[in-house]
Amino acid sequence: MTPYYNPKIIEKKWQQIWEETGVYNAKSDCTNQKKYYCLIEFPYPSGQGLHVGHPRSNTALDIIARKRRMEGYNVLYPIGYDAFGLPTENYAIKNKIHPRIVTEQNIEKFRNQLKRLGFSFDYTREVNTTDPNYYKWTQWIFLQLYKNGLAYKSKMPINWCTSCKCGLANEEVVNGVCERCGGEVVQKTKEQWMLKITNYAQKLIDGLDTVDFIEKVKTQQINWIGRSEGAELSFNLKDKDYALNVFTTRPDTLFGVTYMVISPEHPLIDLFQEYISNIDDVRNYQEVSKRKSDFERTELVKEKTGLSLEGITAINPVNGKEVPIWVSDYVLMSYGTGAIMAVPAHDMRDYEFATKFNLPIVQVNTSGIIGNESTLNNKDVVIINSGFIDGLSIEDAKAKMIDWLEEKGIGRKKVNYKLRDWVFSRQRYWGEPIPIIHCPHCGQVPVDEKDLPVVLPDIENYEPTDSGESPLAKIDSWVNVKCPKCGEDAKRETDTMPQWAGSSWYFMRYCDPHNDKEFASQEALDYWMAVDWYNGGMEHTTLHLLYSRFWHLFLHDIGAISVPEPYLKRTSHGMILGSNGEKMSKSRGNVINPDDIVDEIGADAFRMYEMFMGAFDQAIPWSTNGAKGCKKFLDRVWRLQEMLSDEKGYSKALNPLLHSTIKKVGIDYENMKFNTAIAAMMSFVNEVYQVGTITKDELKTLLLLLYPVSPHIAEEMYERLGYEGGISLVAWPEYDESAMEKDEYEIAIQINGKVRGRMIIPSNMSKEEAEKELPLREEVIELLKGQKVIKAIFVPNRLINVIAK
RNA sequence: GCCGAAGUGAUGGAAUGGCAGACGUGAUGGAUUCAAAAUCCAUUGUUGGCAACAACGUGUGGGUUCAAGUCCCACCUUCGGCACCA
Repeated sequence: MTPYYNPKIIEKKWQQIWEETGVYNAKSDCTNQKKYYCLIEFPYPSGQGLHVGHPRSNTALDIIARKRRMEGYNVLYPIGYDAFGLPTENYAIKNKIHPRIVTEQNIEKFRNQLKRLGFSFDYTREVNTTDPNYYKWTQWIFLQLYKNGLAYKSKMPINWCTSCKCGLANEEVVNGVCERCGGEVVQKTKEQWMLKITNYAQKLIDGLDTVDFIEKVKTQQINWIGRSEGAELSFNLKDKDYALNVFTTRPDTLFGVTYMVISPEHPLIDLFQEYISNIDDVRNYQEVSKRKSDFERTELVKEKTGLSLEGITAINPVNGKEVPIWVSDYVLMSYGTGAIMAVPAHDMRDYEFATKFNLPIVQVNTSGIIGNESTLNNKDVVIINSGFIDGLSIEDAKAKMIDWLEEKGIGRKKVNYKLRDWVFSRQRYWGEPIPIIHCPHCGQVPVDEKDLPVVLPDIENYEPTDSGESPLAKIDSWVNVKCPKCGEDAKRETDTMPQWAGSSWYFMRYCDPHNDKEFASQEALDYWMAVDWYNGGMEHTTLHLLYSRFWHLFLHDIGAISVPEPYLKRTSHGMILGSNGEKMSKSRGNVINPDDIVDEIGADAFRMYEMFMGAFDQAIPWSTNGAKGCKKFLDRVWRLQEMLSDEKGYSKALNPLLHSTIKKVGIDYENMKFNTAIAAMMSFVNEVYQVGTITKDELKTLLLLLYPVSPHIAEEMYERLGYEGGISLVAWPEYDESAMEKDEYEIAIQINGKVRGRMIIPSNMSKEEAEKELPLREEVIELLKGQKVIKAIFVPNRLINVIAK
């Protein structure tokens, strides 16, 4: 027998067997069997092929899926392709190939790469978001959102390249210029479809209490939604009939307002332009800020900019004082009301702004000018310089002020969310057409559900138009239709949906992927939903994960699905970095191609290395030597076949370690501590080499433990041991706690907390006994060197700490 | 600026408050071989010592504890994310 195995042969063999027998296909007619639904984020089939990051997530849940099958579950572990999107469209434009062809080629490549890695996906349930049979239902869900008032059109700024004359995604804007031509990018407003995710802000927060997501995902979603309680109130302009609304979380500081700030886009400027004496400067400032994205405004944190509106002031409703109004781009139109009341004494940003522009600062509580945040909870802090709320605590002052505002009709209590509505339009070709028809008589008319899908027409040229319309706008034969309501001439909506649309519900389609009557049958949804375990990247926490929860909650509300939350458990994997510790990227030249690694060491060793390289949730640099180490280990496992003894069952020498290995591997898999699970198997194999022999039953158990990580070699060796039927449905091994126990064990002797020696003690010793007797032992007395024992602390299985003087 | 994560040997990393460095990589020595590769066995935190052993050691400085990589306070550095969120 060769000292190593040939993965090329056995991996191909087992992949074929799995495909032919269909052992990994979820059973659809099996409602009396308990189910388990494992989900990974379906890949975007890019031209570069699979990245080493994909197998990290895929292998992790493959381990869970395989273990669950052994535990008797009917497992659904599906795969699909999220194939609409910008890179494919841009590639198509550049190379003059239809994006559909590019997508087909890329999917083909991805599927082959995934199959080579031996994932136990159910390939019969593959979905592809660009398939009209799939996006028919994406459009259908959009229509339901529309009919329930959650889709609407609104003027929104888009990135506009002044040289290409087209709209750009944020990603295509680099340092304020167009990525492709280097032309200047400005903000231009355009009518866009929006989805009212803000209606679900509270539900999206509340739902998190009912699911098992890792803590940092919950925290990030909650921070993103950004609920804050406060008050909305209005300041009247002096001598004008206009109320300037602001939101504040600190109504208790109203007496400390010394100026106000509005965003450069605020409508007040246009409304009162003839009263503003420095209007030219203001217009100028508006122009400059138009060139900045929100992100740039946030980057320019060091220097605050702005100017005052000369000729217009507001009146503070609590004390009738006149306050100046300033314009600055640190206030965003898209959050709150686009205007703030500034309290420089108690807000850091306002303080910086006031200091720079020499604005007055009035302290209104005893925490000091720019006091520590923690003083907010301090009961000693009281309100000062504030008339009728003087002497109150901050909490009490807030409540009293809100009551006062409501009584006077100036303001009211208000919960505000940072979350913004979802911009749902793209002026692009490669996306789902939005199923709306614009009729000159009837206005917006939804496409009749029986006419879905609205199929993307084949066209020659996917370039965006000069006017900023989608390329679809140029196809008259497609655009011009009859109005479904009145039958008159009308036009189709030419915007398409963003890539996020198809990925917001794909996990439901997997339940019943070939259904042409419904997006999935009620029966299939009732059986399979919710997803039991969803793993994906942290980068999707605030967009995809939130969007898909929103769609699911909505579908639940209209009765289309019975469970409210789509995912019961969410975990997240760490990024794989290049071997130099930097992010893998073409430009850095540190990209590892999975195909090369599989060619060299095989899929089993590659999968094992991806799980072994470090903690699953942390970023880890790649090391090809480390990967080879895993192949070396599998070769060591392979050679165990030469060490088989005739003994039945488990041998006395290996029994305790084998039981504790079964326990550790099982627990570690469940907690995604794959690295230590693999280390435990390595330790066991090292021990076998020390002992020199292994029984057939011991080797079989080891193979069952190894199978989820490295299934091909496990199946092959299992077969060679003489077993039939494959491992897939063999029960997960059990362990016996009592088998791990020993009669006596070794503990450390500590003198005053420092390890000074070791001794062997019987395992049945109680804590009291040990603490009384052990310090009298010869070994201990010798170490004490004449010191007097004061007390002793015994930790079973670990140590005795003798305190002495 | 804000939010999040992390700092442990040459290196990737282990460690329910309980013997720091499991397991892997690399390195060194030995066995095997004509030789190499592969394999097997052993050693491998630093310093001192022939040795038993001792001192030091988890980013820095304090603290709590019989006992701290782990808990608390203050700070430094690196990485990731961001919408100055009133």
